[in-house]
Amino acid sequence: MILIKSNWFDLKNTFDSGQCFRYKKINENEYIVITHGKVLKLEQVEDGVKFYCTKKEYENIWEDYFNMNLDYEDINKKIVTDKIVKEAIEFSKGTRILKQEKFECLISFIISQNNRIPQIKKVIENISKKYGNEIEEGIYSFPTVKQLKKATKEDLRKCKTGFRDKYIIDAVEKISTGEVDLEKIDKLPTKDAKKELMKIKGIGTKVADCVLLFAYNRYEVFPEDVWVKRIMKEYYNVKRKDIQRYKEKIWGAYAGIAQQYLFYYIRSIS
DNA sequence: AGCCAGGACAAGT
DNA sequence: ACTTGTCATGGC
Repeated sequence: MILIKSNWFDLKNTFDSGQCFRYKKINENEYIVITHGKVLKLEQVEDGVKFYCTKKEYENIWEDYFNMNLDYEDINKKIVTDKIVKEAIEFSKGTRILKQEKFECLISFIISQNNRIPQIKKVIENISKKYGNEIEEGIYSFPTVKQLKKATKEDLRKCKTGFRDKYIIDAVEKISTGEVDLEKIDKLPTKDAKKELMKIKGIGTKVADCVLLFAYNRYEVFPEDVWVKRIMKEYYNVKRKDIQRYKEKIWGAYAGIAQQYLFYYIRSIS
């Protein structure tokens, strides 16, 4: 076990802010998160978070996964432009944007379209059970591209993907042939990276932005889902077509982080 | 029973 | 480029 001290690291807010789907609260102040083929146990304490793993594993995997090098005090200062974000930041205290595995994140957000968060979690769980490896008893890793290549439309439907089955098939197909290269995308400018992701059926602007933010950590993107559109319209009086221009002007390089706080906040007060 | 969810897409201006 | 209409599943 190692203790990581931080004044901006809240497990509940980080996980419940809707960026990640494979975590579970197991006790008061205790969570597990399943990713990178591992089950990590975490505990919230006063001055930080306890990681139940070796120091080496923390440095190899989790330090990057939680982006522990990011200075949120500095970022928050830069994006507090008004009373609404200020309240959102206070509500979202300790929320960190994760750096998720690319393939898992991409499939997860394909599933997210026209879907609800609890349902998204269930579908991802079903897919992992069916195609992933059993890491611990009853806990399965998210499948690799190769593993998910075995999936048929019928089986995916049984996992409750609904009409998104064909999108998952197309994603797996394009990624396994190399037509879409998730690693190369990392090196592209954000605009081009987005274009590449959108080659996959079922990935439009919103899903692409989520993947760019949560797996590629392009903090400047600003995913617009129904909730974000709502808060922009009702609290900022900014119309849909003006959102992208507005967010760039106001929040610039960290618009995605502002978006995450706002998303989490508006849902809580609605 | 009808509404809606971290939308995508085509078709129309 | 921007807007509107259509599609679509499952859960409550």
